[in-house]
Formats: sequence, C-alpha cells, structure tokens
Amino acid sequence: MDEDFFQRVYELVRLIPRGRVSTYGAIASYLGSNRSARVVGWAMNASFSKDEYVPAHRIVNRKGLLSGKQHFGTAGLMAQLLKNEGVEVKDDRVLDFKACFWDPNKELQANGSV
DNA sequence: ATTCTGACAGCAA
DNA sequence: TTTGCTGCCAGAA
Repeated sequence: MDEDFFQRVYELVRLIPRGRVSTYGAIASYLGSNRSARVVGWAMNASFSKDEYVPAHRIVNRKGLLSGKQHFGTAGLMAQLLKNEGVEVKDDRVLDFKACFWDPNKELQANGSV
C-alpha cells in the first residue's frame, strides 16, 4: 500500500457499519501507530477536503466524547448524524459507548464471529 | 531546516 | 466519574 496514511484512515472509517462508532486509538492501532491517534483526528479534518465521503461523525475519542463535533461546521450536527443512525447521544457523549464501539482490530479480524 | 499546532491516549490525583 | 500533564505522529508556516 503506497497510499498515504490519511487514505488508510478514510478507508477504514468508511468500513464502520451504520449505528456504530470507533475511536482514534483503535484506528491508529489498526494502522500500526497506536500512539498516533492524534494524526487520525488530523486525517479526519482533512477528510472534508476529500471528494469521497468519510463518516467522520462515527469517530469519537475513547471517552465516547464527540470531540470533533465542533469541526462539522455546526455543533450538534455530529450528534444528530449519530442519532440518525441509531446511536444514542447525550451531552456530546455516546450512550452505551462500549456497546456501539466498533473495533477494527476485532471486527475485521473476527469477521462475524460473535 | 526548525517550531507549533492538533477532532488523542494513558496515567495519576 | 472527571481533570491535568506528558508523549506520539504528521502537516503547515
């Protein structure tokens, strides 16, 4: 894969199923840089300049906080999108975060294994 | 080239 | 449970 680090992030984020959320650390870890979670967030910011849509609203920090809601242009839009997908959001936080948490290291590896 | 910033994560209090 | 400090990586000026 000669693609950029960002591109890998976008592809992975796009793999996140509807009604699920993921974290920067999980993505960074999947990409091999479990310490570069900040770069993942940075990639998300750049994702707005991409032609392809990236469900950045499905990406929250490990506390389940909608850290990037402010970057959606309209604060509350991110939460609205999540709610629209069935993810309960309250006070900029994801309810049952662990239940909605989608870990690429697990989901992609288990591949349907309950 | 150097310096700063940034949608984070982990640990300690 | 939250808050504060530190460390990491990549991009911009």
